[in-house]
Amino acid sequence: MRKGEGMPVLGRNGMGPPWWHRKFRGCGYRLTIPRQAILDVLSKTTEHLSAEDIYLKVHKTYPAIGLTTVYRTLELLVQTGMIFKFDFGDGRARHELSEGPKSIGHHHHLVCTGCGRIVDYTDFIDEEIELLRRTEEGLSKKYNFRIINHLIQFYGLCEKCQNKK
Amino acid sequence: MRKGEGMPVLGRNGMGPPWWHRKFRGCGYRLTIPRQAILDVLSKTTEHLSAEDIYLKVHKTYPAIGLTTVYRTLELLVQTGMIFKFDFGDGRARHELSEGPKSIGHHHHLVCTGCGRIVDYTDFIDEEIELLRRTEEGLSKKYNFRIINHLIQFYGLCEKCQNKK
DNA sequence: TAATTAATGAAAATGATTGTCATTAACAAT
DNA sequence: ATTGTTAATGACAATCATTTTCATTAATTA
Repeated sequence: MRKGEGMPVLGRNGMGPPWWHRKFRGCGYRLTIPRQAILDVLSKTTEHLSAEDIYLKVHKTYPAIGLTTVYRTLELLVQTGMIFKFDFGDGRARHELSEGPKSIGHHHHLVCTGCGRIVDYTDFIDEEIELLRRTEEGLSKKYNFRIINHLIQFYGLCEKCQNKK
Repeated sequence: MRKGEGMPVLGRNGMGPPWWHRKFRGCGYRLTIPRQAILDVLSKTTEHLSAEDIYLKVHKTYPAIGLTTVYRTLELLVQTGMIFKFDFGDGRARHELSEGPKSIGHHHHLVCTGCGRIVDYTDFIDEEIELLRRTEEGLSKKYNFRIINHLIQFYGLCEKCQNKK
């Protein structure tokens, strides 16, 4: 496929190239159409997409992009900290753009270990940010980590599952 | 196999039957040797065991117990909240006895998204405990969950991976 | 002790993810 | 703009953790 009219403009947000251009080039990675398409999909949703979800979405616009490439790109994005990969115990990994804990869409999960139901919650975020900032600071110093994101999940039983058996 | 001398006493801790007897019977589940053996293994380690890890350990004493049963038992234990299942992104689920957030061995993880290295940390600042307590209270009320445990993981790049590429 | 039925184990099936390898296309140098 | 270099891709096969199937066994009840 060739660049030009007819092809959707990727990552447009009204002002120049998307922020990930720099990141890619800076690391010496090539900025390919599949990679852009995948980042584009991720940047336009707040869902927790699996590799196949992404494949299907990307496939609508670029039918030539294969599932293998999706997996490889996701791995690359995780490695560079550009996306965040997590798991709810349903056997498939989920992904979201890691804009960091300060971003608008930041949330955590309440997972029912009985039926697998997931509740997103955004309560308590303010206090959380301050606490995490300090924890992060301590940990990154002590263990020499550059911390990029965090995951908080509460596990328990939802109403239905509490009354089972 | 028959109960009696020669067979290791399961779950011994110096005083009567292990705590999980009640839990099992109360739910109408049968207390079988495989289940006891698996709980016994879990109760004697602080490691994050995979299904196969558990299978291998159990297998030393009870070679007849199959991997399938380990999977089935782990599922049951997760369902009833007796164990906690989590994932570090290496493709296999890990398990630990969920004695709850107040127990001695309670810890969280620092995960390097570059190389998969895991660091356990137990440095909790007081505020963390307080924040979690309040969050738990709020969420369990708001969403009608009985919260049993929580998971906090920080993701980032370890020293080595920061300097890659 | 026998009857009932949940629990088990072996083997096959599933399904997400990863490896292989010939082909394509980004980017740098011209 | 064209070409050369080599990373990136896509189709397909392979892997491997987990589930399903089904005939057998054993924990509890009558």
